[in-house]
Amino acid sequence: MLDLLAANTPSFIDSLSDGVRDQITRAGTLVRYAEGQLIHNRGDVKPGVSIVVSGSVQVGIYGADGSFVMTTQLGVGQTFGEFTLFADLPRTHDITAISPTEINQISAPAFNRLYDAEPDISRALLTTTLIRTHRLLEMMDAMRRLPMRERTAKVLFTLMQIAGGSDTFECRQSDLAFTLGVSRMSLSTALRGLIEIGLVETGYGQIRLPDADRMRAWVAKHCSAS
Amino acid sequence: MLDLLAANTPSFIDSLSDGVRDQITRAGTLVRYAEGQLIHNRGDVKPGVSIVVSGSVQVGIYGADGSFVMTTQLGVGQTFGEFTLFADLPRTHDITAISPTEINQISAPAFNRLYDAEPDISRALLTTTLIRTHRLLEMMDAMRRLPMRERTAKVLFTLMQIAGGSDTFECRQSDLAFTLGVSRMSLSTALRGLIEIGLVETGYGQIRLPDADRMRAWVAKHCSAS
DNA sequence: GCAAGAATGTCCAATATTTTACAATTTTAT
DNA sequence: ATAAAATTGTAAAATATTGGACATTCTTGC
Repeated sequence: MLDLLAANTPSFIDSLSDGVRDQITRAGTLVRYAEGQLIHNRGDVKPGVSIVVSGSVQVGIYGADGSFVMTTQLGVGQTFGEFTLFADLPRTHDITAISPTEINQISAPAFNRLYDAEPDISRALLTTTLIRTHRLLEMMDAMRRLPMRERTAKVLFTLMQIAGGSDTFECRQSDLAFTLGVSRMSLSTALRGLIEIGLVETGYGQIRLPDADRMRAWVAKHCSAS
Repeated sequence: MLDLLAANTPSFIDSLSDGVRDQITRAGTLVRYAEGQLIHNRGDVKPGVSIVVSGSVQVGIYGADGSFVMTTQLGVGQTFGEFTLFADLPRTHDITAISPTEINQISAPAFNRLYDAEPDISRALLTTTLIRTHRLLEMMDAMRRLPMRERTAKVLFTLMQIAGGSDTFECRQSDLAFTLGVSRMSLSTALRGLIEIGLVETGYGQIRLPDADRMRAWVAKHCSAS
């Protein structure tokens, strides 16, 4: 677990050799999305894998009242939609572009063809999926074990890593509060605590972690298990 | 998400053809564990994949004080240890046998050999891993969105599915409370509510879901998203 | 079969979190 | 540039959850 804190989630694309990466790129269709545009609807059944080529996307669920509950954000090189292929499930989340974003959409047949031909793909996919699972387990652990401020720090840090690098996180505090499973006021209090010790900066609709290294060290120290 | 409620997690072993299953069986060593015996220690680095052949195991973390925090239970055909292989991580959980249990321990080299030869293995592994990820996301969602009683029902039901079929869940209420992220008293209250409507029965060190179908229906009705 | 240990069930005070309400700030639209 | 809308910040009362204490039930070892 400590090792996980050391690095961002390696992206699916990064784990591939140049040749395979090119094949994957050619196998799909590049689609552009404007800021805020819907990419996939929860419930869609058309199977296929999507890869973020530029920009970033927000994964979550729209409530009946239009409110958006964010689960995570994904950055360049990250994939989504795998389980429409392998687990034969409808899409369970709504996905929207956070900024102008390019997505490589690969159809199920095209992906399967490549998958069978290039064993590296399955390894890369398993690696990213398993690491994601692992991060999820850690987030759950944080949600039950840690006090608010520590929980907030850990989840923020983990989300940043999954998203893949950038130190700025575009979201409303009310969304993040929901992601953490607390009220906006509790989050506000927790953030104030983290701002006081200089780990976090907040702005209108965004949260920044100005010093990733210090954040990592703090999380490792205050949020480790047992 | 609704579809997921319909079936247990298909086990890794079940997803394989007879031939591949035999190969896997022969590739490993069958090891027997007595009830309560430790199978893997958190922090172990020796990579390899383990498959439950008979019995069942408990996955969790031992605290410094000896307390055990359960994350999940795994039944026959389920695997663990995958990410020692694919994500190159140390084991992050302690694993103990709940009952007398047989485990097929497959070393990293042996598993890799098979993995490269039989593409079915990677598909089966991705399927179970992705479904597990998915269940985790749902559990997290339940933990933040639902009131105690509903949350308890949903997580109990999900855990049962992951474990793979049996209607009896061997664990102390204090452990389950921790899994749910609440105190034992809150869990006790929630369980009382579920017992009153006949969805749950409790005993000394065990929890039963006597009517899986009714439970499924109740969870689908009261715990669905948006 | 009995006693010791372990787990469950329930009460009440202490604590943490949420709810409600409103002010301050930032963005967006006109 | 200004008004309207959206987001953030803060404080109070209301609510839910926890922690401790103890009786009760069940299991295990002798």
